[in-house]
Amino acid sequence: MAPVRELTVGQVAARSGVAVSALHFYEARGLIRSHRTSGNQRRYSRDVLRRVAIIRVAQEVGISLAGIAQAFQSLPEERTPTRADWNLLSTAWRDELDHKIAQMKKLRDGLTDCIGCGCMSIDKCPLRNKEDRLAREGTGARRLVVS
Amino acid sequence: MAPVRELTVGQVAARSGVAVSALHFYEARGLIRSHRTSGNQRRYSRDVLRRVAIIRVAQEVGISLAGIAQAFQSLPEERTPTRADWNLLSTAWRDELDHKIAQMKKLRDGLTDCIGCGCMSIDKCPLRNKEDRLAREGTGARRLVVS
DNA sequence: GCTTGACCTCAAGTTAAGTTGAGCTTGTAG
DNA sequence: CTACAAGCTCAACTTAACTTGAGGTCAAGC
Repeated sequence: MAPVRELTVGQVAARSGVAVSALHFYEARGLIRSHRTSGNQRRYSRDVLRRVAIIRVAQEVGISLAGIAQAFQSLPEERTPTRADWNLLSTAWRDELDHKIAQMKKLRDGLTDCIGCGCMSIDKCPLRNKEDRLAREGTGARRLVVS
Repeated sequence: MAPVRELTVGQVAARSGVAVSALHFYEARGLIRSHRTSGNQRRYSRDVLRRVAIIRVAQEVGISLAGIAQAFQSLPEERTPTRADWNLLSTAWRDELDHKIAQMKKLRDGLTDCIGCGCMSIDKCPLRNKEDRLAREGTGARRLVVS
């Protein structure tokens, strides 16, 4: 069979739509993997495109790179993931998404009733209290991402 | 009638559950307003509690402080907002929320079909292309918030 | 064989949303 | 009237997710 050509960073960047610097960054974060040519340049196997696509999609739904990295741990090292591997991942995220959607709906439905009314007294407001509060941890910015 | 007591930062912090430093920060960002005592201490009118509550709720659904500030522009300066004022705001956000929920659903439904299948070739993948791409602008971190 | 565009590394900058700390002032309870 | 908790300001630090820039190397075309 025709050998599947390996890709350079530039090519991956062009095809995936993310900047070269971002690809470097993802690699540093362990989200993608490359090997080097004799001249120390990165070469990617084709499945990096899928990985990158998934990274962007996941980010769009509010999953942090750390979360994505964690999910990716379930993928096999040094073996191109099979469809089954990816399916496992997507199923896990589907649940996360379902949860988020449900949460948003609750908030949306609560908004009109609650902001508009006189009940915003914090302690008693159903909107403030019916949702499980975020567990806050660490320092610095806490809610950069809806997660 | 009994004069409605003004609140100190500490009281607002305690009642709203946000840190004093955050209140300072919100004020610097123009999200809340206070006047000062002769001794230069902040005093808040009661409706700051509602404002803060709304700030937190809005953040939880992924609206940035900048976005909240913008929405708050529609509220009257130097007049305690009426229920109608707040309603206007909540209606605007309801739409935003509806949009987000719809987007999430699309993504969720696309995920299983798309990640699991072999179509992740970026250019052709329906998931990658059917959504309106984010308009990227400025420098620095671009997708800290799902917006 | 050399020029030019693509790469490489590493450090530093950026934005958002706050927090932390130092140094100093207020206000209230005893 | 004097502690001492609560305020105040301002600068610096934090995290996430990248980008920008400087200074140097690779490789493909003419």
